[in-house]
Amino acid sequence: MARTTGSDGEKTEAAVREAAVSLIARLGYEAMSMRQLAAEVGVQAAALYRYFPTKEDLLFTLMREHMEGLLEAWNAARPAAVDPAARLAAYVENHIAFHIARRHATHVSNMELRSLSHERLTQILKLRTAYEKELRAILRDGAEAGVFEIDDVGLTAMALIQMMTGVIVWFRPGERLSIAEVTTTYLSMTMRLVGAKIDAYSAARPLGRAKDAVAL
Amino acid sequence: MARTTGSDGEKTEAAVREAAVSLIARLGYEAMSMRQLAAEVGVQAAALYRYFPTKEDLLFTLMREHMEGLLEAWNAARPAAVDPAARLAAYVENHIAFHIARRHATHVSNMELRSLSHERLTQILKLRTAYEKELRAILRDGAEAGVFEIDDVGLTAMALIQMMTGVIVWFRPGERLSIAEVTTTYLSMTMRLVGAKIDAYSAARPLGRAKDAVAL
DNA sequence: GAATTAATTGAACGTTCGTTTTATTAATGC
DNA sequence: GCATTAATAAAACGAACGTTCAATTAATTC
Repeated sequence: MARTTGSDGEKTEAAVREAAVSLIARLGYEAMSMRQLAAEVGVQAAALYRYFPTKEDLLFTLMREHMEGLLEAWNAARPAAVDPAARLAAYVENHIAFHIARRHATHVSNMELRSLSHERLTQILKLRTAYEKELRAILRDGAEAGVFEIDDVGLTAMALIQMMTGVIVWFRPGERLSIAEVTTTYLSMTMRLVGAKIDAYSAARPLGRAKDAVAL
Repeated sequence: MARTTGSDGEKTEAAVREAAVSLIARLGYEAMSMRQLAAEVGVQAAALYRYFPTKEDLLFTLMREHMEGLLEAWNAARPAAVDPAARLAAYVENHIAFHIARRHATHVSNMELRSLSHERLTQILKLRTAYEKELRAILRDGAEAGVFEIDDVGLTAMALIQMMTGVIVWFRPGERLSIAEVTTTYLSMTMRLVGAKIDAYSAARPLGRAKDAVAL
């Protein structure tokens, strides 16, 4: 046999991407074979090479589009406000929503960096750095405005990102907590962590400890 | 050739473990070949099978000993105090010191879980859960005593562990920040995150205890 | 110093890997 | 409806994989 009835390049490519994200997230990039991926899509391995010249090209494409999607999502969600607390809240909400919605792709982008060539690794890290820079700017503005209490902006940014991204490790939709509950809790933890003095975003609940915590 | 002059089983096994941790952390378990590992140690691939029956046995041994070491370190560092803030401070200090001292092994234990068989995965997760349970107990006690302000104990524990373990991703000894500085900052972030009302433990205080516990 | 044990080599096994090549069939354009 | 292009199958490539086995030599025991 050769070309099959109803075959369509666009559909096949989309199916390859989807199956690849899922398989790499579950098995790891090295452990996933091209034959395994092809079987998941329902084609022969050779057919994959019509869409991606090498296995690494496939990985790189998935990672790059994921990182670009993250930056686009933030650009779309970024508030017009100048208030650092409002900007930080938007950052946290966008980050958690995006990463929960794309758990598998996040896993791939975070865990398989070592399988990229040096040049491509650099490209991905560039995108990641640009995204992290946004958070550092918010933290710096808040610290300078005196609404945040931060020891070290760079270190705090890394701590926050690790904390937020970690959600995908344990969060499973439909279990004990809803996405909204998780986001609310992470928001209040974030605001306390940065020592936000105006705790407007958890004011709905009886918190207001920020002033006490600022004692140092 | 066969047995080489000066060869010693114990030394070889130790060299294999050390090289394996380093190589797996750098390349990933699947990407590291037994021949590559053997070359790093300075023997032929067949010699490895004198010490570890399979590649997976090697991985499992490294992971189990790492997790057991973490629990032992905490048992040694665990303070007699009942004050939740003091216990939390000790937990944070021990966690950071241990993970920075064993960056490579932590990477292996966190990233290569999917390469274990189901049964062995369960064993490792059991150890991990036991370790996390210690943190949850501290947070619960603090919340019940009214010295911490915590929305959700389980979620806060996961957030803290992700945040602290994330140190190994970006921390490099000898760069901008010392281990002591990083630990101090993480301590104060932790205390703020849990809404600690008595913030005495982010003040400058000796960190010697946790470090000693990790001494190899 | 002979016998035994410990440590390792070198070669080989069968399998699987990513990838390429060629042939074949479906869809499309005119 | 014929020529062209798109999409795939089938088979094969050499290389690398984890692992095994027999042979060989160093160290130890008595």
